[in-house]
Amino acid sequence: MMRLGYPTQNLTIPASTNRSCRLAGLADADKVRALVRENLAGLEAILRWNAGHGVPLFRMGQALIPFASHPEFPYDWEDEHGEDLSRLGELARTLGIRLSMHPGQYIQPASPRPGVSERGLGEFRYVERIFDLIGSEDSVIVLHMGGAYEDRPTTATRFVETMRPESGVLEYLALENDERVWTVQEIVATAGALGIPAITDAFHHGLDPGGLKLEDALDLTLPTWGARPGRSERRPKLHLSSQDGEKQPGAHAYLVEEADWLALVKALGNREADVMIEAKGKERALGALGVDL
DNA sequence: CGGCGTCAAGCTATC
DNA sequence: GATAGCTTGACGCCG
Repeated sequence: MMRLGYPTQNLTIPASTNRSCRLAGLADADKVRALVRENLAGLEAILRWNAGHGVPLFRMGQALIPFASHPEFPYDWEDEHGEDLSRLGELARTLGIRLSMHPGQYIQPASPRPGVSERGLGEFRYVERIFDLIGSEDSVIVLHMGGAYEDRPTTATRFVETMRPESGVLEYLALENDERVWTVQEIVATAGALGIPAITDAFHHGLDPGGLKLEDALDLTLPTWGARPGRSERRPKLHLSSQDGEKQPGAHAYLVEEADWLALVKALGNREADVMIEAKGKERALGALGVDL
């Protein structure tokens, strides 16, 4: 059985968890506080909307607390917003909604440049603190492995060595294949070395399958969500989206093509999965897939 | 006041 | 050897 969700904002309400500002805007701490409160209010509105419409997954915007890991962030955000985050986590659990976050393409923990790698770790610790405050064991930090630096084995090893000491982050972290650098097979190997799960992005996989059919890719990634010492089994996560025909390969369409949806349904069979629908149309794409909103 | 270019960060692909 | 594009909203500047 599949459960579906969508990222960052709801176009129907409307509400967003991803309102941001420019770096220069951090100087006005009151404005930043107000911005974060808007994002948290957006999260609450979306949690309630989701519960009312049978949508059990949501990905929060990475700018939930904009520039949280930047040295110029103007106040102690955990002190200021921690209680709200804990309350929203409790609400999400009460409503049965699973939350995730997805650090962007500038986060490069395997970079050979120490500053780049260290800034990436700072961003992970921000997300880890968010999820610790939210307090749900099934929260997920979704991450691409980043650049390959013209030496794939060395880079994969460096990725593992950089992340292995980050035990708090690894509690939530899952690796996802991308559309041109790291295939499903490669992220499963690296995730395995770290003892963390792997996510098949069906759309990316179609662009860089590395010789695997979608069903083979699911056979590799779904079992990585099994139980491990001290932790219960988690529902596997997947990503699904379609190509925007007007744009570059890899650009997400407004809705999901029926053929892409049916291909995933077929490859998944009767297995369980939580599927994040990455469409520009956000929750509207779920409606188009037949979810009764 | 509406529209458009720029803004923290890093990589890959393409010319 | 340079640069667009990945994602998205905010804001400054221009008319």
